[in-house]
Parts: sequence; C-alpha cells; structure tokens
Amino acid sequence: MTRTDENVRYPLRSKRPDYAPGSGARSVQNVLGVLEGRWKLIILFELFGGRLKRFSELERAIPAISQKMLIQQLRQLERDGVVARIVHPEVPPRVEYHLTEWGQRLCPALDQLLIWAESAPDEIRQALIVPEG
Amino acid sequence: MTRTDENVRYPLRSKRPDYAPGSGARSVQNVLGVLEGRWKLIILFELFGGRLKRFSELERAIPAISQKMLIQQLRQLERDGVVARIVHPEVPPRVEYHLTEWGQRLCPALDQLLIWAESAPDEIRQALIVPEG
DNA sequence: CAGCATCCGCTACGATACTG
DNA sequence: CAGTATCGTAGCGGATGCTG
Repeated sequence: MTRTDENVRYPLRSKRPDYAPGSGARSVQNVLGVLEGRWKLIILFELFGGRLKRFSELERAIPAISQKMLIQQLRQLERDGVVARIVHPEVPPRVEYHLTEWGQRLCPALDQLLIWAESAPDEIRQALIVPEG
Repeated sequence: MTRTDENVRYPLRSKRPDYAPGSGARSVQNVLGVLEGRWKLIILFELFGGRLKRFSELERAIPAISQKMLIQQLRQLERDGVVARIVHPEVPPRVEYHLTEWGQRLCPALDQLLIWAESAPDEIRQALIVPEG
C-alpha cells in the first residue's frame, strides 16, 4: 500500500470547501474535482482524438509524463467513471483506454475551454510564456 | 518575499509538460493553467453571479477559504488578466473585484462544465460524496 | 507490455498572528 | 476592511528499479 499517493479522492483538490453544503453547488464542485490533476485534461484531450488508445500510445503522445503519473491519473479517471479500461487477455498484455459515455459528454465543455484559451489576448499569451525548456 | 508561495506561475501545475513543443498545444496548455488552483473556479463562479464583489463578500460566499488563499488566487487571476480590481480611496478601504472582458468570455465554457457536472450519473455522484464534514 | 513499489524533493495549501 | 508575514504539513509528482 502506498503511503499517501494514489487512491485518495480529492474533489477540487484534497479537502473540499464546505461550500453551500447540501446544495447542488457542493456536489458540482465535487464532480468538477474529477478533472483536477496535472495531466487529466491532457489525457482527455488525447482520448478525444483517437477513440481507443493503448497505454504505450498515451506514453508516446505525452512524452513528459512519467509512467507513475500516467497510471495514477488514468486509474483515477477510471474510478471516477470518465474513462474505461479494456484488458485483452493476451501475451504480451494489451490494455486499451477510452472515454465512457459520460466522459464523451465532456467534449462540448472542453471545446469551449479551448475556444476561450485561444481567444486569449496577445499580451496575455506573451506573459504566459515560460522561459527555459 | 515568501519562500515558495505566491507569485509563481504554474501552467497546468508547476512544471509544464514539453507537450507538442512550439505548437499551439503548448500555449493552450499554458493558458488553461490560468484556471489551475484549488479555488479559481469557485471564485470565478462567484464573480459570474454578481458583477462586482468586495473582498469580504467573497470571503462570506466561500466560507471554507482562508484569507491567504483568497488573496493569492485573486492576485493570480488578476495578474493573468481574468479578473480586475478596483480600489476605492476610502477609509475604511473598499476593494471590488470583477471579471475582465476576457474573463467574461469564460462563461460559455463554465456553463458547459456545469451542464456536464450536473449530468453525472447518480452512481458517480454517490461515489463522490465524501463523508465527514 | 503494462504495471507496482519505494524513496524523496518541492510546493500548494492551511492556520495563525499582525498591520495600515 | 483588506490585506501581509511566517511557519508547518500533506501529498503531488519525479526517478529508478522490479515483476508477471
């Protein structure tokens, strides 16, 4: 068992705000927490493109991610019902990931987010450039 | 100067992935990083509702946030051109926050996110309930 | 190939106390 | 009222090595 990592659920990051407790807002915040995590969005963007993707395909598609993080984020997304995993009973093993039905419904939202991001004023895009590779 | 906190810019969480370097993807990732942070979305939702809001109004609206975090997140949002700050030269001081024009353009995206969040299957909403207050 | 296990640095976040 | 300063901590995320 890992010490801290891994299977913790943290809606909108670790301890949730007791924000409008009991109301709809609270649960919406919880649900949005599903998207938290450094690589979740990137992974989702990747899966939107190509229906089914193998673990190694995702690794190649996102060179900067470590194996640990890739698995961890995928597992959390799976646990939260956004992506699903297909294990092919073969040797060597083949595992494929894809979006669940609910996960696919994210598309419009992410599209809008992209549109917004691309509408960023030049000054802001400039300011956001982080030097050093 | 604070040790680590505060004025760090961390697109999509601290060190960005050298994901599709040079392409548009990279800068989109950077821009989306603007929304990162535990309270950013909550604050933005709050500001969508009521045009101008005072610091203390935000505090009251989001009881679980600490002063430090509220300021920090507001400052970052301000720096990134999403919210703006109006300081009224009065005693006692009055400061009001509101969305910039670009910030307002986030509305469709956040709307879609809400729609998605509310479309969560009951099983998932159930699973997301975190016990203990 | 897909994945766990483990050690570890770093930092985002929280709680508390103080100020103009 | 609207902040700043400081300290302590959880746990995210990286690197490396091992397994079926």
